[in-house]
Amino acid sequence: MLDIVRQDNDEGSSGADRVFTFFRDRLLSGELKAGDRLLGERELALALGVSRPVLREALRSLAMLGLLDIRHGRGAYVRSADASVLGQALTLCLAPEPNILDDVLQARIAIECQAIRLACVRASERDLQAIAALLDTLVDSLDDPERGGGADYAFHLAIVRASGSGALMKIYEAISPLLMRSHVERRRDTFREPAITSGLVDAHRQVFLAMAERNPDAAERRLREHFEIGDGLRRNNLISTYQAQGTNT
Amino acid sequence: MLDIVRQDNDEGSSGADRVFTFFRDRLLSGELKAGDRLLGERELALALGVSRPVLREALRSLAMLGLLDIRHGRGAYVRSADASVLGQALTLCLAPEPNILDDVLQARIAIECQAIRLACVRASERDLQAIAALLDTLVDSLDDPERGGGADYAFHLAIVRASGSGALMKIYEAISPLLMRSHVERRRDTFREPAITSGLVDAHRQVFLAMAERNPDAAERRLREHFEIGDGLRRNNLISTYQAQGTNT
DNA sequence: GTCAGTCCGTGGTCTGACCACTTTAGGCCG
DNA sequence: CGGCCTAAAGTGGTCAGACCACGGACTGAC
Repeated sequence: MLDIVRQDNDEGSSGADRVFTFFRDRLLSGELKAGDRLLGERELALALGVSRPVLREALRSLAMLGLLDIRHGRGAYVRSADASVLGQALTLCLAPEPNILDDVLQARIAIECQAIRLACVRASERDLQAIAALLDTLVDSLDDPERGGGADYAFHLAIVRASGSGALMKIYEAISPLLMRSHVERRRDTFREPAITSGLVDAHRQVFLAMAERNPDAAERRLREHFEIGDGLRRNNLISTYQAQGTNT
Repeated sequence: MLDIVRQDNDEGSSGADRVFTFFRDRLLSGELKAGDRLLGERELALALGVSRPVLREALRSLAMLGLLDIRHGRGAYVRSADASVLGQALTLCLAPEPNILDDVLQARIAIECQAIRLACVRASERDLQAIAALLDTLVDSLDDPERGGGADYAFHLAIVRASGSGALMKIYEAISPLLMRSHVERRRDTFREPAITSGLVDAHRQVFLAMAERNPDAAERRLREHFEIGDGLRRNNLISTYQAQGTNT
């Protein structure tokens, strides 16, 4: 009867597409906010002039994209946009790509180096204090690969957050899961060597100090150095791994 | 009968989720390649032990994510992962964010600055030649905002491509549509002023030369300068726009 | 007042049918 | 014999109605 969706530019596309676009646009325009509850499927189908299966195809698609939270017996709720979707999409896009890990690391360096520049200018005192606190946590958790890896990530994440750029933040969060695994693993291999761990702490401290001094160039340079060292360690690990394999077999 | 999907970890999730995950994993593992044709919906539903509506919910979701190309009367075909999905996801994630445009620009700077560093090391002679050719195109199309904007974008895109990093490339493509509009518009406002256009060409040329010399630091610095100038122009445009509004109204 | 059972509204699934599009194979006509 | 046209088969697209499963709320008994 109402056929609300018909108003949109909908030629050629199937009903589910129309409904999908309908809701997506409402989400983009802010007409639907996180936490809102949708009407029941039967009512919605009636209101939008489609059958329930078609409506469900659209709703399910939105749920797969993380835009909707559909709960059995409760209803469908609008969910705040989540970086996990981005991460999934990225994973799918990068799946056919070779040596993804190194590649994603490059993206991480890109984001962080720009973020720290912005952070030098825009970070509030509170941001800096938070980062300093995470630096302490980093020192405290040197002997635990699990906690140490988490603290390391939290430190870098705080820098990106301090940049005040939502876009950088979202992209960083999206690529993080892809890095996490290797991150913790590498730490597991190196946390027993005092030379490395002390260097690690020092590198982080240097980065923080440059940021506290609001010096973008220095901050980026030190961050890059930190990454280079990490990259060097990774190579060494690879080499020693192969050497171990060579001697064992 | 066959219930192929049941084998997966499927507790708690609904049927459509199971089927969705089933196909997503086959896509990630490469078991399903781009161009492959899926079985008919009726056969698939039977094979996977679900009803057709449920199967369709999953298939439609995959299609919405750009992983499947479903054509009426033909069948469902696996589609190669596309950056457009990423772009859509990014748009959705960033929708609630304030001043998205400036934010996304920061992401662009981040990607490009890292990409050009990599490109300085990894770009092939062919890559450099391609970029040089685009530089020529840039010069040729100075008087046409539309073509000029396109050439500008092509130039920067070629740099990212020359980085050899698929991840950087995908992310760059994902954020590009968000930038395109403002890009062309800005050009429309400035292409009549020789001082600006000549500066524009010169900036691009400087960037290219530093890259050709394989000098990452210089290349990044010049690229950053290029962005800063663009940012300054954007501000001036905003100011003059407000001034014009003030006098006209 | 608290707890249990029941009822209602919700999403989840199924069946079977019909429509619309595409392709193809067969027959008809030149 | 060859080309065109038509009809049939296969495919996705849609629909209607029914039933199940889950969650919360109401109500009754204790």
